[in-house]
Amino acid sequence: MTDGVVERSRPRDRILETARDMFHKHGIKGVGVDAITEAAGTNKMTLYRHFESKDELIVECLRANAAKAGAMWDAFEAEFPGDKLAQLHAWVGKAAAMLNTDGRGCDMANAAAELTEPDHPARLVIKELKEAQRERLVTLCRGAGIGQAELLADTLSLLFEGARVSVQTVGAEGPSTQFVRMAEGLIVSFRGTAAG
Amino acid sequence: MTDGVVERSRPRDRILETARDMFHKHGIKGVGVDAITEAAGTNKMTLYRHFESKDELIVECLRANAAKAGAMWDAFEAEFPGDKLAQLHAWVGKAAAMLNTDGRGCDMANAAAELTEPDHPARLVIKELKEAQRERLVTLCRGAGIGQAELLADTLSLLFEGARVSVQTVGAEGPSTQFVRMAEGLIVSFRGTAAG
DNA sequence: CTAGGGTGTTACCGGTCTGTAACTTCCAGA
DNA sequence: TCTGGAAGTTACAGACCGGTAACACCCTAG
Repeated sequence: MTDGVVERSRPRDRILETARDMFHKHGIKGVGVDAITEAAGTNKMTLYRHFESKDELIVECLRANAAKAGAMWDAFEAEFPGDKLAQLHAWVGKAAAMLNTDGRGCDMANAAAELTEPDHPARLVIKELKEAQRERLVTLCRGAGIGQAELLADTLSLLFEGARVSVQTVGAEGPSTQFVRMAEGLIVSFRGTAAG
Repeated sequence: MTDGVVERSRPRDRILETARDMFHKHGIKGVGVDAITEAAGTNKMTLYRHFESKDELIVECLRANAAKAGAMWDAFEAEFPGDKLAQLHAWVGKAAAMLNTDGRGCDMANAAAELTEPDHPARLVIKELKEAQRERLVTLCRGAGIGQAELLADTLSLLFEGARVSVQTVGAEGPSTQFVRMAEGLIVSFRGTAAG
């Protein structure tokens, strides 16, 4: 019941969506393929007809997460076309909202914590997405006329990442409650010393 | 070989130390009790004579981590007695050094990512340690004469936490390289607006 | 020397894991 | 209506998981 997502669609999509949800909630090693297929209203054979292994399913889930994250950034551009500063503030707001959805942190970071083999195929996807997100944040900061755009982007990035794990360890009432204040303060501070 | 730690000491200590090391390297769910006891140069029965379950072993490992972290804070006080500002800078340095030891993040955060059951006994230990660390950081900031001590402590805390997961996802050459600059900049900035 | 507790050894239990084989059912398109 | 491919079903392989029982051993304290 809690892990539903059994609407009528192609089995592959249901498996992917269900796996994403269950990996997010229970961790990757905490979910078996049997549980996924059952929750997706299908069976193990069908899963292995569409994904050659659990590892490939994991990678595909992470890619789907990356796509969703990319769509979020596009939404910022669509809402505030050309106004990078407004997009930056929108990102802060969206990030803060994410902190209060559930107690689970970033799927990418969690996956990195679980999949310790240094050559696991998922690690590449994780690194790519994280670097892409940094790039987009840098672009926003630069476009907002901030001098040390890279430094601000990295600082905000670490702050958000830290806030997500803080929610996971001490809960949503911990230091993460101050995230917006910290982020906005940093933006003001960096704009004050702008070189553009 | 890589997971040695089989020196001659009481079996319980060897098990605890070996488990700590292996949990750190391979994750909690990535290591079985058989592998631990073998690496510790003992056997499963001996493990279950000293720990009533794997979960209790996990908790005990986290407690040992907490104790080690506590010792680190005490070392700051011992090295710079009474000088909270110097201790704060020492913490920044120590934190930065930790980022370059290995690619694995904080054991507590990783454990929180893996142990998703909300009432898992380990979650309590994790929360306690994280709150204790925040408390100590706040004390340092307050003792250093910083007005908004809580806010600075929380900011530094999130920054460090974020840096550790960043190392785990994109590697040590990512945004975490700027950690010291960010932290020191924040300290300067907060001291500038000190309220006495 | 002896007694006893900590330790090591072997075998096992029931369960779960990823992954596969062989077969049946269903359904859409020609 | 026929056909081919996608999906479902059942059973299984082989490995590993956490945890336990029964018993042999060794070393030290008395």
